[in-house]
Amino acid sequence: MASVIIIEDEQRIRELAARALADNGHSVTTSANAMDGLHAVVGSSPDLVILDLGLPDLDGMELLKMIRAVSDVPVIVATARGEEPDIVLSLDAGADDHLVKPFSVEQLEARVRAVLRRAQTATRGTPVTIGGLVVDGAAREASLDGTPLELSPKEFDLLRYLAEHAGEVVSKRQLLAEVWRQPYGGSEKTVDVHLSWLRKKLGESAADSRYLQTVRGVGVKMVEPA
Amino acid sequence: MASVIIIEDEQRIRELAARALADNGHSVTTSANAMDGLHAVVGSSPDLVILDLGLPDLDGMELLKMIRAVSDVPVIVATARGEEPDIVLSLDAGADDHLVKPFSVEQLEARVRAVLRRAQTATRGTPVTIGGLVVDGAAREASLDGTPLELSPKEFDLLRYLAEHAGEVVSKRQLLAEVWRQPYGGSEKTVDVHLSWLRKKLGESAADSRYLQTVRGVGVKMVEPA
DNA sequence: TGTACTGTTAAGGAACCGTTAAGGACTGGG
DNA sequence: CCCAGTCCTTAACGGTTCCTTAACAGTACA
Repeated sequence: MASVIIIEDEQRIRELAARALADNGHSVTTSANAMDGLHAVVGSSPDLVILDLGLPDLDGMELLKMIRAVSDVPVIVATARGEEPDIVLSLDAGADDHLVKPFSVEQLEARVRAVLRRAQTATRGTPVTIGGLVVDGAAREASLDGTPLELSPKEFDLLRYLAEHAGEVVSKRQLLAEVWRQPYGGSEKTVDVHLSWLRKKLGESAADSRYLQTVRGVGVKMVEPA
Repeated sequence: MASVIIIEDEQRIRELAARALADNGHSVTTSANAMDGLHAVVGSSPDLVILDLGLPDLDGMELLKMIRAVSDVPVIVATARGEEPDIVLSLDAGADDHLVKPFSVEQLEARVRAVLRRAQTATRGTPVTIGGLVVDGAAREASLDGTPLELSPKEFDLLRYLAEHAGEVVSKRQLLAEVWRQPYGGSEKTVDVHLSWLRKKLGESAADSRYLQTVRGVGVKMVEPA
């Protein structure tokens, strides 16, 4: 459900954590040192970072500050027992939560869930309403004029992104980056197809549109119907 | 689509990058040393700068700081492999993204697209208002005395550019460069045609103009009607 | 009055978009 | 392990809009 980057030098812990989170449906990337980790964070803008403060090549706290300088991504820091003072410092430096090693897989999963939930509710607080359209990100439900919509995962993500940016023209490349999480590759045609399906389920066509206006040469815009 | 300045001392890389970006429709200028580069940035206010940190005449980081002192232009820094610490420093110093040499043309193009997209969404500020004319770049909507205008893509781009430069005379070549993104080629007649269409939709003619004054021999000027 | 510049209209072709269909990946159940 | 179902992507086609080019008319200015 989320993309996670694990920055951890101990191979055993790294793989254990990666396995556990992958089993939970997350998309996991791992880095064994600070520099690779920073690269990964900057390059792929993940939903969550798990950062070991005891890295060999660079003080983890420094890395945390660097990450904070370029991104608001939630960060969970991990420290070895006995380094509790570092936890406080790291929270000051912008960490969102912490783990003390050795930690159980359950501990890890719980923290991840909690942080992701917080991040989620922070950005998508209440359901978005546009005219007769209600998009509830938390419940992952959408309805039109009171009747629920049956949407595929991508359709829902697409609808939600558009609803959250209502009134604003959104380019197909932007949608590929934000909804498909493919900032570089990917075919814009894919977006067209999903938009077409979405329109059908919203009971409208491109010619006679209530919510989804195409802006030729630029992209698409969600509007409140007249 | 954008004007790019490449500051890079290695001729091979410079030309390769310039070629690639030009093929992508960008307007590219290159500089082989820091001083020329700074000149170019200050002089032509580009949409993007690609800066090699390993320049012969001046530390690239210093140049980056100078650029930042005078401009908010997005900067992508390039470093040789092994200089990763510089990347972090450069991000702190205000770089927007980074490339590690040797980098592929695809990498370059992808980073450029991503940075330009980010820059674009950041600058979409508030709507511009001139008399009864409102031009909203984010929504890509324009209205005259409260009634919305139905504009083609080019017409909108043209109107927005003129509105953002209200009060100053704009040459047709400048419009070809900035709106059509064709600094060299292109026929100025095309601009005439679009201006004519724009005037018609603004409810005015060349003889009796409210917003668009032609300045014979020079270009056109958007003015606030009396 | 002539020349250079500008305004306007029309036409052809290119680019873009909507839609449908087919193929393959993935999922969950049996 | 296989099967059925869902979903995503890619490809293709048809329709529409839009941009450019070209041609001609009009207008300022020497």
